[in-house]
Amino acid sequence: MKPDSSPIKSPKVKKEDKASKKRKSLESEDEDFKPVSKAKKAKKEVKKEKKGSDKKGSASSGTESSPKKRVKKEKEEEREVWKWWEEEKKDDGVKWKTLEHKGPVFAPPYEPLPDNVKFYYDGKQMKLAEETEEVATFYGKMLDHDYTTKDAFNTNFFRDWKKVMTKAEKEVITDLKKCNFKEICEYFKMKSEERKAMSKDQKKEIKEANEAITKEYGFCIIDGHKEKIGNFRIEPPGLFRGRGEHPKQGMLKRRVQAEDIIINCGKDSEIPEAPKGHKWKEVRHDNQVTWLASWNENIQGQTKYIMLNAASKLKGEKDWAKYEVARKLHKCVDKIRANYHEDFKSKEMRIRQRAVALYFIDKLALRAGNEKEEGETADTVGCCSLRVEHTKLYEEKDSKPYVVEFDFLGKDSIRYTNAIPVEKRVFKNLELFTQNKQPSDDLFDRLNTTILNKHLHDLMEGLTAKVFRTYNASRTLQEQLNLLTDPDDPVASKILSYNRANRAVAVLCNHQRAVPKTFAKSMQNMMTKIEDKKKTIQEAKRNVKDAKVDYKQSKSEKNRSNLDRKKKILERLEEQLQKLEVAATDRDENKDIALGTSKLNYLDPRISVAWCKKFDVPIEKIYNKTQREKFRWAIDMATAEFQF
DNA sequence: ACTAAGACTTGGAACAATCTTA
DNA sequence: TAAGATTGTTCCAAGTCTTAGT
Repeated sequence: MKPDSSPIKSPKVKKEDKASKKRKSLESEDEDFKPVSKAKKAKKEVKKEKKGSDKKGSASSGTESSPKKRVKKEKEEEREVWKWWEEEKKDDGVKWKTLEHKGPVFAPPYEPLPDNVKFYYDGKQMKLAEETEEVATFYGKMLDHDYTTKDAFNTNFFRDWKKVMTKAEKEVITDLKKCNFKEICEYFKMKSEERKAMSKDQKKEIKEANEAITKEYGFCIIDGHKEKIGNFRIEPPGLFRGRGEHPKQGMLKRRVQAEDIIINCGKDSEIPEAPKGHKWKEVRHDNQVTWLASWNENIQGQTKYIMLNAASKLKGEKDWAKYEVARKLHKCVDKIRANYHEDFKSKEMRIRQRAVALYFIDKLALRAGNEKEEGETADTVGCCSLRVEHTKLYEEKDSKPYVVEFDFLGKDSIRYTNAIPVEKRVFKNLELFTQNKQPSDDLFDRLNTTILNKHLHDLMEGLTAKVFRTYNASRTLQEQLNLLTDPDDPVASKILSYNRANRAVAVLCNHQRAVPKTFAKSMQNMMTKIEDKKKTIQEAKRNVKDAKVDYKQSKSEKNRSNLDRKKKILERLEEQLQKLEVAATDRDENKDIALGTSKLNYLDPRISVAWCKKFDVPIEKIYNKTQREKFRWAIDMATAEFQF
């Protein structure tokens, strides 16, 4: 489970890889594209700019390009960056003072199929009414997808499709199996090929049009600062794709109109204009919330929101606060652990259940596990909603005592399997909890997330079940980094160590992914490369040997330098081989593990930033551009000494 | 106390852009 | 230079937790 505690030493890497260089140059162009904001903002932020903003770390980016350009770039940044983290923050529920935006972008209207693309029912061609056809295209587009093989999906789709059919259509189309969507499917595939095959100019045109939309609708002005919106496009209509065995999969997600949308903006701001001939459902001015627009989605009846980008103040501040709560937990976690250990022995069943559940949440980073409405969603569980059937108890397994085996579907129907030895008291309690119960009964029948969180709140202000996940994730990263990083390693090896630490967290949080389709092949490629390298090494070794012989025979300067040269070549090759092997290992270890979620949501960025600063690893190696924007607060404030 | 609604975070897959390779 | 691989971005579903309503 845990990564090797001995970091793999890999050779020194002198050259910076091409990829990152190219990326860098692109980024600087991007900076220039950024919108220029008002002048009054500029002076306010300039004064906040610190003197020695960046001492090291940028050393490797060398190049020092042309001084002129650098100056210009820095100026832009000064003007743009809102260092909100240096401002005082209030906790009064007011999220903003002023908020102005242009409203959401709607999905493009339906474009009817050309006449040569036909739909057939029972072998006979059939022209569908526009709305019927639109819904048919939703299905046709998904013909190659696994979804269309599922009964629930097909049943739900057909039911909803019939609802939009004309009376006449309804009478004819009575069996989904007799529907032929082939040409529709082909048509959209062809369209997508066409798009890919477009000329450079055409692509550029489209790109520019998109950028223009983003420029207009992708930003808002909040408290005098221009900030990116996260999702300013309304979700287009389509077929609902639930995860796992979702009972509602295939249902028609209807088109959202202005009449469905509530706009939220400042009282004195300009109200966004609804599309021609339309009116907003409502315009309100609620500064206790962070969303700009919302609507109700028709599948689950949930509210959907348009909110700010992760790099915004509103999101960043919340993120920062989240990690501060987790750090606070660090200070009292010993006490809390002692506390639930005590509770294992409680006379009250509900207390014991609470204690054991908390033990799992703490030890295994399980999610809280709210109840869900049956039949509305896929059958998934978290800690508090575990059922008897999700665990197996073994007095002894693999020569370990008191093993609990978990097997259940968690969030997004991702399977969680784990067999862990637990303390005897926990084990005995679990036996007690399962006594006289059916497999489908709740394991913790006296517990739910509300009860658990209420208790946690008493233990520490702001403490909830999910804080343990954040806490243990960040803690694991910090510990693994401390353990794995060798200051004498070259950057590449340090990064491998970082990835391994990150991986340990992803494993803890059960962040899985489907093995990439190209995995086997790309692994194969790496292996052949390694084999090739080994062969060249053999050759190089022979060369060294020969040179040695020559040198022994005649200790001339020429032979000596030749030997040295051959040795150098061999050394280089061996370094390259190691690097390849390390990369292969890294990839293999990572094939079914997703690092993104933990990096973005669970790991205090200050840990990573501090690590980079301490070990002279450029931050770009760890965070890409978007991530750097999101974590700007951490990059700016964390010093090498920061410890979680 | 209980439920439902609301607000916000977390999650993997799909899609798009870019890079590498044959 | 097109195809294939890799990386970055968008999408939107599915959680958590709080608040409002009864």
